[in-house]
Amino acid sequence: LGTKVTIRDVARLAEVSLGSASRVINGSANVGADIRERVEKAITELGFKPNALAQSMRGATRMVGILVRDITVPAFAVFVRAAQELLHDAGYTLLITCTEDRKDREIELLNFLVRRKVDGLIATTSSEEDSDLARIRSAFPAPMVLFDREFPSTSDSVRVAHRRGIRQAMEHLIGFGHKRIALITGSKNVLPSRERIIGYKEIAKERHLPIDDNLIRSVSFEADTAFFETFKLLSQPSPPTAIILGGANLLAGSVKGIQAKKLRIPDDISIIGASDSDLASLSQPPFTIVRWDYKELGRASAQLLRDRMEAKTSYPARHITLETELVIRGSCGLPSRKE
Amino acid sequence: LGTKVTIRDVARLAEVSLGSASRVINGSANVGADIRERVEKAITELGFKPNALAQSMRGATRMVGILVRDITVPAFAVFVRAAQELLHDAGYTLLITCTEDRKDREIELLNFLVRRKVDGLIATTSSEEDSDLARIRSAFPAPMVLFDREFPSTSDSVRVAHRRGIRQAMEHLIGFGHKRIALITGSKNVLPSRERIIGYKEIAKERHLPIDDNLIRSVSFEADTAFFETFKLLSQPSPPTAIILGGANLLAGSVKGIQAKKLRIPDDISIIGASDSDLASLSQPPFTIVRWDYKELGRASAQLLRDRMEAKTSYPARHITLETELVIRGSCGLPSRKE
DNA sequence: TTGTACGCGTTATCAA
DNA sequence: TTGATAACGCGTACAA
Repeated sequence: LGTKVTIRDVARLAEVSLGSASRVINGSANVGADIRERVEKAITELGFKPNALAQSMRGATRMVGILVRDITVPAFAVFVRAAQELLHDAGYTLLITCTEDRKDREIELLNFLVRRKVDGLIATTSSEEDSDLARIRSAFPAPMVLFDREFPSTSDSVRVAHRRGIRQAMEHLIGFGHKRIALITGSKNVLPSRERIIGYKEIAKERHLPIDDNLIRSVSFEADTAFFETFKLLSQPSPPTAIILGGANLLAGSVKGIQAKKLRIPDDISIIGASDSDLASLSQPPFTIVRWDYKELGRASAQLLRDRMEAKTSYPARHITLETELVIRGSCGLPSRKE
Repeated sequence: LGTKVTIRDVARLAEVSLGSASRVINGSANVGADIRERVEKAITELGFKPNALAQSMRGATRMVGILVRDITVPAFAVFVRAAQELLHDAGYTLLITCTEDRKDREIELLNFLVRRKVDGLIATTSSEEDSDLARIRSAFPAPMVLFDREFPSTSDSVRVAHRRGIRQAMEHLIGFGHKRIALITGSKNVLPSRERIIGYKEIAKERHLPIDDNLIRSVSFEADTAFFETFKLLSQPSPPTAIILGGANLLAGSVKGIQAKKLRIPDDISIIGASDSDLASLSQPPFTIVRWDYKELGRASAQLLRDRMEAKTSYPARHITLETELVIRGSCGLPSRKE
């Protein structure tokens, strides 16, 4: 019961035509009270549920794809969930997929989403540089909102002001007297990393800090990477006195590295994390962080996409940039050594 | 290009019939080398990608639904991701949905998944007791694997030995001399909470601990709840000397409560968390926890479901129970007060 | 081996 | 207002 029942069965039981049944189901105005009643009765009696597949064959699928690196990163989960809520209220369903920062997987997922005929896509890419990826993105047959990425530029996008975020962090540390400040962030072929590095260099120049390229670690956003890089940085003959983490998932790895070196925060080393987390807010001392609102980011992406999907006419790409906020807690102090 | 091209276009360009094109695409054996070549050429030339919707109309959708409380809880994300990986390798795609522990939402999602014709479902329910929910679950038209739930009993299931987990935690605390041990866990209409409470009472009886029902807080798995309950427990005239958290997402809330009371761990209060996390492993001191393997849980669920979906004949329900492990770290010590 | 025609469950168009 | 019928894109019996 309810498992294999089609609109035909409904029409038959209600003794009306297919068309009438369909009209009742879709709430068309032009339908007699008598027929409507009979059809509705048949529907509940049979437990009829329209086959979404067949509906999609005709019109839109009302499915939206989302491409993130890893749903396991709590910040991304918050982003996805916020987008999902807004989209759900608009009658769309989210197809959540994870690239794991792997090119092959990203290509596969992109193809999958076009085969599945999603009406739109919220995406972050593992590389803005890669030409295969770029080609597929450009050819994507549905509206797309980029999340912290900038290619193709004809797409709507939602970004974070990472460059200014790094400035906030740097200013704070420089205020304590730090001169050797390290930055650990992701690969240069994505926007956030590039912006952070640019910001870092800008302010270093302004404040006449010597730029030691060795202190800029642009590798990946994986937590393990943060562990290795932190450990290596702190094992140098002349280690940094402060580390800025440029990535939402880096704090745990970095803390692990610091614990491995048996260093105290902030006495031996100052740390500024990126984006809030239980670890950041509840550690003793709690971590000073550059924070931005993943929930708002998710909502904004969803709204941008929704507008685009429902637009009758085309309009220029819209770009939303969210500001960051420096949340000062207890992980920064005076530099442990004089230079 | 590639956006609106159907198998018809391929057939036309290759100058073959529809059937032949289809056969080539689906790798049928009975097809001439000549035709195969022409079709394949046409496919790449046109950038043809089969419409998954239309394919699904004929056979299976190769989609699987998953129903969790909240993808934002890292442990659940790990579970989902592990299931996703295994299913993906088998050619299935996961439709991830979140109930938020709300009945209305759960009903809506369940209906959504049957309308979308998923081939299977991995589900946890917000209540095993509720009769509306029970009816819908029982009528679900595809194989279903229950995750840490036991209804309907005819479904395959994957569970955690929470009862024994609580015993491990209790034994550990009793070993330190604790007598007033609190348990914070979720609502009683789900299996894990019930099992934990049973385990708690069993061992309390064995060890001749007075059972104070006031120390058993069975409310919800939300972090906020853990905060309130911890705070209230510690504000009592005769507070517990130890708290066991029975839920993967409770530690952060509880820690917040303890910090609000300005208590030190483990000097003033001993804590045992549930399931690992950055917060649990990297705090100073790190938290002693009852751990179980969400990744393995995800894999097992996926495997159970896959077997069921691909089975030619029916077979009895299978139930897998994973053991827990007590990871002793630094959040437990001697009770702060004698009774 | 190849081609034709039908069915999957809808919605939408067009007569009646 | 209602009913019949043509799509949607694909897989597959069945006929050639």
